[in-house]
Amino acid sequence: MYIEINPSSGVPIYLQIINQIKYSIAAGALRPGDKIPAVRELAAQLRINPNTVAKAYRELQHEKIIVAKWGEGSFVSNHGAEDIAKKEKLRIVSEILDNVLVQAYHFNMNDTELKNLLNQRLELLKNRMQVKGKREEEGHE
Amino acid sequence: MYIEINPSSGVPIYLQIINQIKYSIAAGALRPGDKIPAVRELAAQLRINPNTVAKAYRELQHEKIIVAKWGEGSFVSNHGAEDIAKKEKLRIVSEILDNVLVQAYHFNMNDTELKNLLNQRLELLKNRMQVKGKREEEGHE
Amino acid sequence: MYIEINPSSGVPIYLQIINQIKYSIAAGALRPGDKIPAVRELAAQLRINPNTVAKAYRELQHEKIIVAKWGEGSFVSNHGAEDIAKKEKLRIVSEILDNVLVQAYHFNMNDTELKNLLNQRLELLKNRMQVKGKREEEGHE
Amino acid sequence: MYIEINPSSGVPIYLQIINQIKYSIAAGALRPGDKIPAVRELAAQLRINPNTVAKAYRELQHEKIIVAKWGEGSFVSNHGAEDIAKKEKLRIVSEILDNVLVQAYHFNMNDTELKNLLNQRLELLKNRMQVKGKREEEGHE
DNA sequence: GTGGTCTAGACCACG
DNA sequence: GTGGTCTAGACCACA
Repeated sequence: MYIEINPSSGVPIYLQIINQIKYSIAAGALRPGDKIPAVRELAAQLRINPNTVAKAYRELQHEKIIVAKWGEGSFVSNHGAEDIAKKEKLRIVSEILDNVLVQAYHFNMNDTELKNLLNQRLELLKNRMQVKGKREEEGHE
Repeated sequence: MYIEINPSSGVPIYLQIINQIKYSIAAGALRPGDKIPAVRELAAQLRINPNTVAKAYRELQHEKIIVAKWGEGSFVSNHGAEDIAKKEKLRIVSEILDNVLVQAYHFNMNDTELKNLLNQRLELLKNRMQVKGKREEEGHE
Repeated sequence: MYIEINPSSGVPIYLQIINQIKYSIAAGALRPGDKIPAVRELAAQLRINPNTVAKAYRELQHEKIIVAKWGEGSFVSNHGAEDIAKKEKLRIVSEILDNVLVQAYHFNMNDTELKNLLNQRLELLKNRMQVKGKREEEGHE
Repeated sequence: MYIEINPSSGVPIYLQIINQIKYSIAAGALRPGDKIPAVRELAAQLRINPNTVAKAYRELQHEKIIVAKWGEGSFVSNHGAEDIAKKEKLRIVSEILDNVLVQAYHFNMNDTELKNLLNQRLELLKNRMQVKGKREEEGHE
């Protein structure tokens, strides 16, 4: 699992970890059942405080994105966030989407540019999924 | 100008103010040259401390979205954030957009649903602009 | 006398007036004995509050750069700031000069660039003096 | 880091802090990566309110001169204000430079005196850099 | 321990 | 009446 931390970006480190793990899952680099690194291991790798990694994992457990098995480690869950009401999901996504719109407006980006950018990011995410799939077929990883 | 604060949302109050003012500008409810409420006035209306409003206004000035005139008040600027490099703009919007994608993935929303939602939010924003325009044509407001 | 006000520059309007009158004197556009506009006149011309102009004139009188004659108006003084101790003058100019150096450093400007810029601004100031001199010789103004 | 505040100079305290930190960086007393005092620490040292120091630091962050790391402290940035357009830089420096010229004129200082003073202040700034460098070579500090 | 947010309230400078 | 500065002190979030 590849994670990169920018300690001076303003975004809390624990949040960067959460976001990147979520992104890895969405891109297929991490799949349901996969084991994620132990807290101390990831902390050592990123040279950050284990408490920070622990906090990130705790949040991910709350969101039921990972599950911790006593004595074994943490694994990517296979149910995800299914228990949230559809309405609530729409509300959450709409909120972030509105942020995008407002930001884009203040940057003088028009609808077409924005939609193109969305498609581009979608492609990027999917390409990563494909690459991952291929590499596994070929026995890499 | 209508602003609503949710003190228990986790989002800092001053940021909520910033976001809602930006949204109002994007939706056309606030136009270049328009006066925005005085610091103390908005503070009283929202029942929060004037310093908090002042902080929000200061940030908006830094982003060149509003300008403050001594002893007169604060006004919506007419140049906006034009001086940010195009590349930087794309980076910022892409980042938020990726957050949307990831969130949508974890909610099991597919591409079509996501794109529909984007269109829907765009429409909503534009309707508000139209309504505002119409009301002014008809002499309301 | 030509004065231009930028109400949204952050610099107080009364200070802008002071600075521009001082600059006009340094450039020779205003000379000792010259009459400067009445408070109300300048206020009307710049479309600002007469109090603001009055405050600027008051400050200039304090610095003995202009003198007010009852019932006649205000005039450019012919002694200037001679009564300030040489040491104090050096201190004041050094302070502003240090600000320039620091600002230039943070902008990655080297000594040569800075000195060239100084020469350039000096030339500009002197050209204005020459132009002014010529125009008067030729009977303009 | 040595900072001195003059509470009765008319210059806002937070601005004095900003200017002195900028000067320290220009003089090499503070280098990229160096840690600057914690907000509360500097506030205690200067016997002023922590909020005032925090405000100064926030401004310096906006100018990208320092970066704050959560729970760690604030550090001198290593990129600085590189993203401002060259033209804008010239405008800003020219403006302060014009102030110097005008002030010097009103003090009856001629060009040579002014240029000598500029050289003198430049030397002073550079000496401080050298001293700093030497002290480090010799193992002091 | 760090930086960030917020409140309550005073005082100043500007127009 | 406007925005800006400052204080005193509380509480939170992060590492």
